[in-house]
Amino acid sequence: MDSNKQTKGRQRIDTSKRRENEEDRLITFSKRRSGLYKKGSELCTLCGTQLAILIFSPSGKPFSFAHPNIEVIATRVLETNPRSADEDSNGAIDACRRNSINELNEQLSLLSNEVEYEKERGTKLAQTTKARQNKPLCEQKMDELSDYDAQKLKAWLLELQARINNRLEELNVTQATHPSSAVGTIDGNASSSSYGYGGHTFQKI
Amino acid sequence: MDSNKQTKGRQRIDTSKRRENEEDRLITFSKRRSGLYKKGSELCTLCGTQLAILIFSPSGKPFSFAHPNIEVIATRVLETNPRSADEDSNGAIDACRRNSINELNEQLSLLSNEVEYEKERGTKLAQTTKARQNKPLCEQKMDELSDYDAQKLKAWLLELQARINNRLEELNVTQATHPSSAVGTIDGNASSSSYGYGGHTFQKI
DNA sequence: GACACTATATTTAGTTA
DNA sequence: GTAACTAAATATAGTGT
Repeated sequence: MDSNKQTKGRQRIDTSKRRENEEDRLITFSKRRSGLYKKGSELCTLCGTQLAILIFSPSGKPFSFAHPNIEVIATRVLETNPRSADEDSNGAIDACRRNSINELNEQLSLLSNEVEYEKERGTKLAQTTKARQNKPLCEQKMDELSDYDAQKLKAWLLELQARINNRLEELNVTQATHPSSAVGTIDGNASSSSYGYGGHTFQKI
Repeated sequence: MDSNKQTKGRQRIDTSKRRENEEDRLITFSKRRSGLYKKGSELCTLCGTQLAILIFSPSGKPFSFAHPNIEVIATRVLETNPRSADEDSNGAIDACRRNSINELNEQLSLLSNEVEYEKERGTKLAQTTKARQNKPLCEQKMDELSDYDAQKLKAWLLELQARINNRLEELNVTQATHPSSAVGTIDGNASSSSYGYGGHTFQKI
């Protein structure tokens, strides 16, 4: 009298612990990742927001999702001013200040990761285009840009640097009362650190 | 004989359309945003991943969530190589290539947005620290960095520029067969575009 | 306008093909 | 590996406070 059920159905799992079984963890990752993307996508269409999700598996494989197209976000946010001039009414300022250094770490992190992000997005797009023809992964030479793209890219990077310099100047102003450290702007002579160029291949989580 | 129910319960809504009623949209945004954060957080703990979610409301207000702390992600991803050397076996390459330009847009977008991101995170952290004392928003002077932070920031930015230049060199290599466009690396003379500095205040979506 | 409720819609753990 | 299935768990639309 207990086994006319075909499955146990969804079982409760402890979401406050890591899934220790490797296979379960992999499956859970895959299922919940798509769930997350779907939720994100719905949030965007329902509320007219724009969003980016970046996920890094324990092995370092990057996954991501964005809607609808980040150019719009870039334009909008470049026009908003990141500064706030309020006085802090209590000691909470220190906690915030402590995070300021993370801010830059995140900039770097995200900056480098977006390459991977686009790679995945391109993959998905290509797969969709091919009407789900079950091609496992498209590992194109994403870096082989067209002439036009290369020029546009250069323009973007120059603007990026302008923004960085602005930010540094901004900091100098803020630091003005602090005589011992002039921050200085980037003068463009830092270009030597090199990276090993093995092919980066996606691997399973 | 139909009204012993207290509420209608959850109703189906069309998730492929924008919610046109302003109030409903606001509420949906709030509810689903926390749902999304929760899902993301669970994904992290269950699968040991790291993640960042960035959302921008139609009015430009940024929201975000990250787990556990992005510095770790930064370190890891800086060591992974963004290039892939495979040959494309079919026409899907164009779709990917077309996305290459978005790649940079996203870098810029995320780069500038992280300032806002940290602001929100700092806010949350401060609120938590204060044991939910219902202080509405902490709008600290996030840009007023300590000396130490400013120095560290400068180091980060220099490294960032090194990476940008590397990327440009990389592109030159890739473009080598394309004689008409040398991309060139950043030479550090772009620093003039200025921004209006009104206080940026959070506003409702 | 944040929080609690309740009924239903949606997600997903475990399983099977 | 993955795609589908089932039943239970979870998220949330509409409502009230």
